[in-house]
Amino acid sequence: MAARERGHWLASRHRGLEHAPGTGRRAHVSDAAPQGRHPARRYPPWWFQSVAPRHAMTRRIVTEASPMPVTPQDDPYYRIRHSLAHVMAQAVLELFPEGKIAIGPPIENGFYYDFDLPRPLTPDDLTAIEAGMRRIIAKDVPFIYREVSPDEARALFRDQPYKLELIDGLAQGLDEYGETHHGDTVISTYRQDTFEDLCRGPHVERTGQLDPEAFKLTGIAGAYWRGNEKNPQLQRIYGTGWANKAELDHYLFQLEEARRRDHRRLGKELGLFHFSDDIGPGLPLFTPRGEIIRHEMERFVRELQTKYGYSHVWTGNVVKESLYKKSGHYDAYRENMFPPMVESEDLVFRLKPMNCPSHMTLYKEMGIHSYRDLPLRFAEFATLYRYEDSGALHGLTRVRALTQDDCHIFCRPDQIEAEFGLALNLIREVLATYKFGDYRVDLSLRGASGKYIADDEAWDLAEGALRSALDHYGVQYREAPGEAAIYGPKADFIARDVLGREWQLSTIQVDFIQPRRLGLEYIGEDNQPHTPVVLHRAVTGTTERFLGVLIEHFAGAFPLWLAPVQAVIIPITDKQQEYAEQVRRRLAEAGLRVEIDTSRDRMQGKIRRAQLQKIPYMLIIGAKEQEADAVAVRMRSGEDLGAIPVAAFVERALQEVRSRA
RNA sequence: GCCUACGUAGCUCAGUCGGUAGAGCACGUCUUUGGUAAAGACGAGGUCACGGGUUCAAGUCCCGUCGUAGGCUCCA
Repeated sequence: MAARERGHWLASRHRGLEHAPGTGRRAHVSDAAPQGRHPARRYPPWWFQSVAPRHAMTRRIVTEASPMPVTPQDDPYYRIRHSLAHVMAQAVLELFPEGKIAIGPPIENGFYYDFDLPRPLTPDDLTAIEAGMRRIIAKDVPFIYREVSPDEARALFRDQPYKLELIDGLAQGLDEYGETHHGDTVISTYRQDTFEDLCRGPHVERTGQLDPEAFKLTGIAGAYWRGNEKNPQLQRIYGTGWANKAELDHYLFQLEEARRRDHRRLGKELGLFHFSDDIGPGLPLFTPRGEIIRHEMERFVRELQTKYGYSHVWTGNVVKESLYKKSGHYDAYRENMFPPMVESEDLVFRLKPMNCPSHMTLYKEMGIHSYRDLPLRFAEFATLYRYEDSGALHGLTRVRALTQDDCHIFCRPDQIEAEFGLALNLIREVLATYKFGDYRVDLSLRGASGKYIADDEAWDLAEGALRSALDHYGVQYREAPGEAAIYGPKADFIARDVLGREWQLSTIQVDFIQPRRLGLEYIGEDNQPHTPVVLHRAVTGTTERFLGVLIEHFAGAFPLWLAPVQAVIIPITDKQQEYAEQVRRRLAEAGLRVEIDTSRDRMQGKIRRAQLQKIPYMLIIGAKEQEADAVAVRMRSGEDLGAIPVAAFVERALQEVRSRA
C-alpha cells in the first residue's frame, strides 16, 4: 500500500525532510525481527545498547534499512540470551502445550520469542513463566546439537506451522528470515530437556550456566509474523538477560535513568508543554516557559541561517489541494494529510503537510530567474500538520503539528557541492552548540532495486558532489546503499545523546525530480531555460521533536541561553523584598529572564524548588547582600559562588548567554 | 491502523469480596522572618475519562467510544 512499494516517484522523496527529518523510525536492531543483511555491529556490554529495547525503540530514530541481528561473533551475551529464549519457550509450552512457536532471537540487552497462544498473556503469566524458567535452569540440562534433513525436520515440527514455514525456506537456501542465505544451508536443532527448537546456535552448554537471578521478562507485545502486517499477529515476550545479577541491576538502573529523563515526564514537571483531550492527540500546547525554549531554538537557527546567507520566507499553513495534485503528493501523501476543507467542489483546501510545493510555487511566482541569481535559499519555520497514525504518536517526538527548520535551496548542478558544504557547516555548528559532539553521517545511495528514478547522469553527479563535499569537510560517513530517496541521494546526521541513544536529526537531500515536475526554470548562460536542482535541508529537524530530544539530552537542565527561567531571586526575609525587586529589574533590563520567589517558604524551601526546576542560578538576597549591592550566587550544580556584585553577575550571565555555552 | 495494559484531586498514587472516595505534594488561610535541597497548624479541592448495560447498590462487573503507555506496522 505504501507509495514506496508502488514505485511512485514521490514515494520516498520526503523520507527525511518532508517527513519531519528523523521522525522516521525504522526498525531498531533490538526489536524487529532481524532481517540478516546488515553488517554486524560490535559493542561492549555497557555501551549505549544498555538502554531497554522498548526505550531504545522509541528513542533511537536511526535510519537502517532493516534491523541488524546480533551475531555470535560480536556479542559475548549471544549464547546466554539465545539460551534464555529457548528456556523461555520451553516454559511457555509447559503452560500452553498446544502453543505454537515462531522465532526467538537474542537482541540487544536480551531476547524475545514470538508465540501463537490460545489466549492473551497477562503480566501474571510472566511471573509464572519466569518461575518455570528458573526450574529448567535448576535442572542443569545440556543443550544438545544435531543436524537433520529437511524431511526429518518436517516430521519433528509437524505440529509447528511457523517452523514448517521456516524449514521450507531453509530447504530453498533462505535463512530463517526469508533472506537469501550464503553458503550451504544446514538444518540443525538444539534440544534442552523436553524442548527442541530449529536453531543454528550457539548456546551455552548447560542450562545451569545461566544465572537464574540475571534475567527478567520485561514485556508482552503484539508482533506480526515476519514483521508483515498482513500476517497473523503473534504474542511476543521480551526479556532481558545478563551474565550475573549485578549486570542486570545495572541495566535496570539505566532503564530507570532513562525514565527519569523522559521528556514527557520532565515536560510536565518543568511545566513546558501539555497535551489536552480538548485540543486533540499529537497537538502539543506550550506554556510560557516552553514557548521561550522554542523561541530561542528558532532564533538561534534563524540567526545562523542569516549569517550563512539563507533567506526566510513565509508560505502559511493552508494550501489548495489542487497544488498537491500537481506535485504528486495527493496520491502519495493523502493518507497522512488532515481531511480536506471543502468550500465548493472546485475549491478544496488542506492544512500544509510539507513546504516544498509552496516554496517551489513561490520560486515560480517571483519571476524569471537568471543563473546569476542562484542559489536561492528559502528557509521557513511554518508549522505543518500531518495526520499520523494514532499508534505512532509519542510525546513531542512524534506529533501531528510540527515545525520544521526547513529550507529549499534552488541551485545549478555545479553548485550542489558548495551548497552541500554550506549546509554541512551550518549543521555542524548547530550540533556543536547543542553539545551533540558525537554524531555520524549516513550517505544514502541508490540500491539495486528498480524504485529509483532512472537518470544515471544526474545520480552520478549528485553522488559525486555529496562525496566530495563530505570528504572536503573531513566528515566520516557510512554508505547506506538502497537508502536514498527515489529522486536522489541524501546525507542523514545521526547524533548520539549523553545516554548514547541515537537520533536522526539533520538531513540534506538532493532532488532532481520535483523541480522538473513542477516546471521550475532558470535561464542559463546559454540563454536557454534549465531546471534547477533543489536541495532539501533541515538542521534540527522539527522544533517539537528536537525539543523533546534536548530535554532528555540535558535531563531538563538547559544551558543558560535556553533556560526558560535563567535566575531566581530568593529573598531570605520580607525585609529584602524591595531590594529583590530592584535587582530583578536590573537583570530584566539587561535581558535576563529572572523571577523572584515571593512565596512564604523558608530559603531552604525556595532553593529546593529552584533546584527541582533546574534553574541555572539562584540569587540569594539577605541583609548582607543588600548592604553590599550584591547577590549570593548558588548554581544549579550546587556550587556556591558566594556574594557577587549585581553588575558583575549580570556581566557573567550575559557572557554565558551570548556564547551559548 | 493492529496487539496488550492502563485512565481515581493540578501532580504522583492507594482504594480488599460491588455497599455513597483516600494519602503525599501542589493550592488557600493563619502562625513562623529564616543563611544554601521541604517550618507548623488548619482548610478547600473529585460527575472516579466519556456513553450505555447488569445489579437493591458500580470507581469496582460487562459492552462501546476517546485518550495514554509498551510493542508491531507505517513514516510517504
